[in-house]
Amino acid sequence: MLDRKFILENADAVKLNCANRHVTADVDGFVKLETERKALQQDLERLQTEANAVSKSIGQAKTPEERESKKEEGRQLREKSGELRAKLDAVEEELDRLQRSIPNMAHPDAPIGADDTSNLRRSLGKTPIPQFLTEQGGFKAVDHVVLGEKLDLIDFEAGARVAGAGFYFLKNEAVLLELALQRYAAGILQTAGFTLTATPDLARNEVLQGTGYIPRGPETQIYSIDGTDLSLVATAEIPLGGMLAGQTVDAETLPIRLCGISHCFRTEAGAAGRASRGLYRVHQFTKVEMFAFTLPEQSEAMHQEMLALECQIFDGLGIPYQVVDTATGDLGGPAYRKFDLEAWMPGRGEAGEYGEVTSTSNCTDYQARRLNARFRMKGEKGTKFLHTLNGTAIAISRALVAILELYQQKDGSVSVPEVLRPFVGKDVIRR
RNA sequence: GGAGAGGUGGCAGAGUGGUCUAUUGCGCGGGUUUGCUAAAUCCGUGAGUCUGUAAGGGCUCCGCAGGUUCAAAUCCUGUCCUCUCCGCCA
Repeated sequence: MLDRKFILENADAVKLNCANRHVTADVDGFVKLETERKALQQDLERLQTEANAVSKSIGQAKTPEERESKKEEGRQLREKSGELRAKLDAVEEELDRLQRSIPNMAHPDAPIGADDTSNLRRSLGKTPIPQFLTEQGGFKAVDHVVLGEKLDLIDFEAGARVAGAGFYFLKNEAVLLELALQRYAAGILQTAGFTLTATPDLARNEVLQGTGYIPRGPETQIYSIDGTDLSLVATAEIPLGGMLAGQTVDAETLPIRLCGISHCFRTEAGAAGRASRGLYRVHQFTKVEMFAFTLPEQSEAMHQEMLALECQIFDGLGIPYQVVDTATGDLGGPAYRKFDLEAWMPGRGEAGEYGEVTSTSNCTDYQARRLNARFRMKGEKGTKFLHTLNGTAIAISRALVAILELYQQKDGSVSVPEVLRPFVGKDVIRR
């Protein structure tokens, strides 16, 4: 959420931001209602002051008669303040709804545009796009679904039998690749000062909402557990953000760098018709995630740090990619700025296409305000909201798509990226 | 899963319906004393929010959410968490 006072004092900027993001939010309605709320609050507090004074005087009353008349006076005051409280609660609820619908402000350098066609793309990867037809012995690249079947690495049919479309079994070296990718990413993050964690795969709905995910809506991406207030996490961002929900930390402990390894579960509601063959869009996958809590002045540098780590990880894997600076209209609500890595996937589309493999967002204090995650400066009064950031280190399923398709060879085998060989235990996957 | 005990400020720990404001200690900040250190001593010291130029003042907060009452840290209900014991289990 944005700060209420900030919205009130910067209504025009907030409205412009909503327009840039192509989000419809009733900023004027919010301003009007917030002004109303303040007046109501002050009326209520005046009544409470009075009622508190009466209550106190009853304890000191000398005669029973005096007590009784004071009690009656107190009763009436409390009744009136109760009515006001009910009115205030209703206003508060509506206000909260409006406040949540207003997205975070966007970074001034984020490209302005309605959708992903305005995204800024930069080719930064160290690995060139392979030319299978002309350079690698001359053959037509196939996609990971074909490779996965031929090499007995992925069983979609069995997955569908067990859990439905969108689920799969990884088999043989694909399992080793999954483990290897986790180990490889965890090693890089540990070196970079991240604390490694394996998170709960379930979280309370309260925590989901705090991080900006909405369980149980018609459009929800979230699986909920019937009869409980728990949901399956869509990303380790959820439990990692929840770690400091409602907490106040000392500024000296910042920034806090966390790496979370979790399974991720997504209903992918409404995505069924889209071209998303094989492992590209699935209901469950494993992900190594970066998360950080920082001081406000640290968050931009941390965002660059996360992007650089993503580049390091994919350069290390020998995967060609481009970096996308996401346009305002394509940003999620909590994001101030977002960079994606899109990897080259030779089997995607007619002759290969880029496909999203990572995403890193700076949420500034937008998420922390909802989570109520704060920091305290030594020697200073009061507390402020932390900044939060998240970034994908490796989403295993998408990384597998890229690796299988990029490392395929003329004889139908797939070579193993060099950095993964120690963990996989072989150089080539063949049958 | 069953039974019991508990959750109070940065920490420890009192407080079982009103009596001045949640007692006190530690820690922290500042003053005094002192050749230095140490010690002693005094003052101050939770968060959120509203109002005010400010000084100040109001309201809310004792795990969380409700309830009873003129009045709740205190009584009642639910819930979450921690600890102890029992059962079950990889």
